[in-house]
Amino acid sequence: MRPTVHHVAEEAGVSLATVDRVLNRRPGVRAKTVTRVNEAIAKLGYVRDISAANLAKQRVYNLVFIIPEGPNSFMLGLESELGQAKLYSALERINLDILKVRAFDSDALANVLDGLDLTQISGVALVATESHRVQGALARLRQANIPVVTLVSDVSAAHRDHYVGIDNVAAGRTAASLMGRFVGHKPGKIALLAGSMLVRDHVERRIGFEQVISAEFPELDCLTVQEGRDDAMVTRSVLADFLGREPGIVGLYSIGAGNRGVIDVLTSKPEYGSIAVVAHELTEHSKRALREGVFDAVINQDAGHEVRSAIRLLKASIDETQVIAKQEIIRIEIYIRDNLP
Amino acid sequence: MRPTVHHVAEEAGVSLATVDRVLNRRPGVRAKTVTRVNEAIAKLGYVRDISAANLAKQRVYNLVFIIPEGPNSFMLGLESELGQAKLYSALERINLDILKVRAFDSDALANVLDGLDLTQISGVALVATESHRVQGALARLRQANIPVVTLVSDVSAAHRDHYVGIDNVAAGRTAASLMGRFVGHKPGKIALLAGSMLVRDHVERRIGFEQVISAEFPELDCLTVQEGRDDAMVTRSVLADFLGREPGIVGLYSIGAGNRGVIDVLTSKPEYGSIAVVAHELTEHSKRALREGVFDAVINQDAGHEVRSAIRLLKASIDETQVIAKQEIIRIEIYIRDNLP
DNA sequence: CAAAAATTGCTTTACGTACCTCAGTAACCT
DNA sequence: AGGTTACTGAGGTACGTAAAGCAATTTTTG
Repeated sequence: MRPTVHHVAEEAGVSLATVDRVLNRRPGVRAKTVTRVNEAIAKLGYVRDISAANLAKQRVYNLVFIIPEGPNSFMLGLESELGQAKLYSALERINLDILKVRAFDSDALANVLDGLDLTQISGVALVATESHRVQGALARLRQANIPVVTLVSDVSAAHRDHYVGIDNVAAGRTAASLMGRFVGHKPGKIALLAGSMLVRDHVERRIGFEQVISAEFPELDCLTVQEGRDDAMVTRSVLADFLGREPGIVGLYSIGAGNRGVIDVLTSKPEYGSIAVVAHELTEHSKRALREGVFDAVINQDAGHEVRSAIRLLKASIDETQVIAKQEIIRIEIYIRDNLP
Repeated sequence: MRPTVHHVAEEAGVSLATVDRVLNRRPGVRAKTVTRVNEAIAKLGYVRDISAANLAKQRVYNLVFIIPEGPNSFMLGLESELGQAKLYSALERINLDILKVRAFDSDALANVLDGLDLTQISGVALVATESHRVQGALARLRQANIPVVTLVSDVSAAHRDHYVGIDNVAAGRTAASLMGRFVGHKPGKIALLAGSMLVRDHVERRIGFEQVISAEFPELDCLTVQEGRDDAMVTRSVLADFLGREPGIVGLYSIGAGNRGVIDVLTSKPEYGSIAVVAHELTEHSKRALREGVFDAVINQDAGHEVRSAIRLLKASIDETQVIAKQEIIRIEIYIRDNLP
């Protein structure tokens, strides 16, 4: 039998009300008594029964997720995972509100953050674009004791409680190792294609990528980064242009989203078939590209895992409970044709 | 506000007791009334409050995990994850019992299964070795309405409710694709090292591996499978012998456990440094081997994820609730030096 | 030392579900 | 019609915790 508050009260020689005050940090208990109660808790190994507490509290967790709008598949995937999560989390008294802001627009993000009614909100998760205004808005949230989790794209550690996402430098390094091996120590040029060099995660991936290429595959030469704004149309024209201009390209690293455009260009000319391609984010398009041999590897972070992890972390912060650290690590997943889920 | 049993009772025009009888499948309700109640449930979108139900039920879930003993790192990892899970799951009224049987011994497994007191058990997870006796024992469990989940190694689908683990044929294919690319289309021989060809998962991995090698890398030649019994000592002598005997080996696929032995042999002679190595299971040893360039890639299944998934699946079976399907898919993880967790 | 303030105890109600008893009603069969 | 069976209702207690009000006690303060 697990000990209950009653046992704790008895053990500490105080009343149930006092135990309750201690447990819920309510005022009106002498420090000495608090200690006695805590000792009793430790001695009995008392752990609060979450089911019962939730029942009594009638608490609802109002979690706000802020994600960029725009038609790129990864964010659409994130949104659909959020929709899924919304269904299941209703069973656990969790309310998910999903807000969208313009991509790459930190002012819009700051506006949304400033507009939140802090009395109605128990936790916030956001895909961050960093700026002073955003930092200020986050500081205000944390001052109000509202936990903040960054998703996919981080801000500096001082402005959030957790980051849920991958180490993008390591992701870039991973891409480079794969690229180097797929090309197979033949000299040649590598094309880099990002969404925007203003986004921290893309910058970091590039850094990691070039680190490894220059250190371990010096026969490969990284060209200037092209920007496709994470948009299939833009990507298509930028990349078609670039490949036409630059002869001797043996590899392509697609750092951001907009895979559809990349696939279109690569399948447009047979001679592009020999280019080794490493891209990011597993979507229906990139899966197909892997199956058909257009892409050689895709680096992915699991959006569903990220959403669930963010929810667990926010809830744990609110309840002041522990999380299983290992479960919250987001993997840098490598997919090739053969290990697709 | 979420609807409660009271609302359902009112909506259906019956008493609370009747709703309760319907919900908990107790006898003594006319079919017509059952329908009325179910319609009310559907109309209101009533969902049982799990917290409250657990509290009232005072139910404890007694889950039994049966895993092979033996000193290989993967199983030790599984065990440690089970230990972890045991701590956390106590909070959710889940009791984990961990039983060990001799590895590769289906009779011992059947004995353990037959020895279970079915009245005391709510669910079973096991690392299966298949045999008629095991099948019979599993059938008995399922007849007693006890959900069965296989872990890491499967039996035929008729004898369990779920399989928690990876598709081992696909894992073998993945290993082969990586191997072929790492070797880089130079002709040569590939050494295969398994634990035992009596274990289904090892057989399947080999099949997948040879499929891809023969179809896409015909310049590579797979040699006879060597068996190391998933034991570092045995592996060491078997492999050292084999590599000494066979010249021209360019790649090694280590299908099972016993990585320590593999690493010892590979680092024993400098000329082995050029062999491309793909192994299974991420452990401290294999991580170090990746960092130091002894291994080129490791295929992994996340033991922690598997344990948590098995628990969730068993609990969902017992409670007759839904699971989030995507969350329960065990990935075929690829690790290289750069994406180690 | 008395008054004020702080601390503690006692008791009750509530959360939503499970499960029990007992009484009552309806339907069915002979 | 009478009896039997099958269903249904009413009401209660329980689970462990939260949260409140108010009384009683102790401690602090002037």
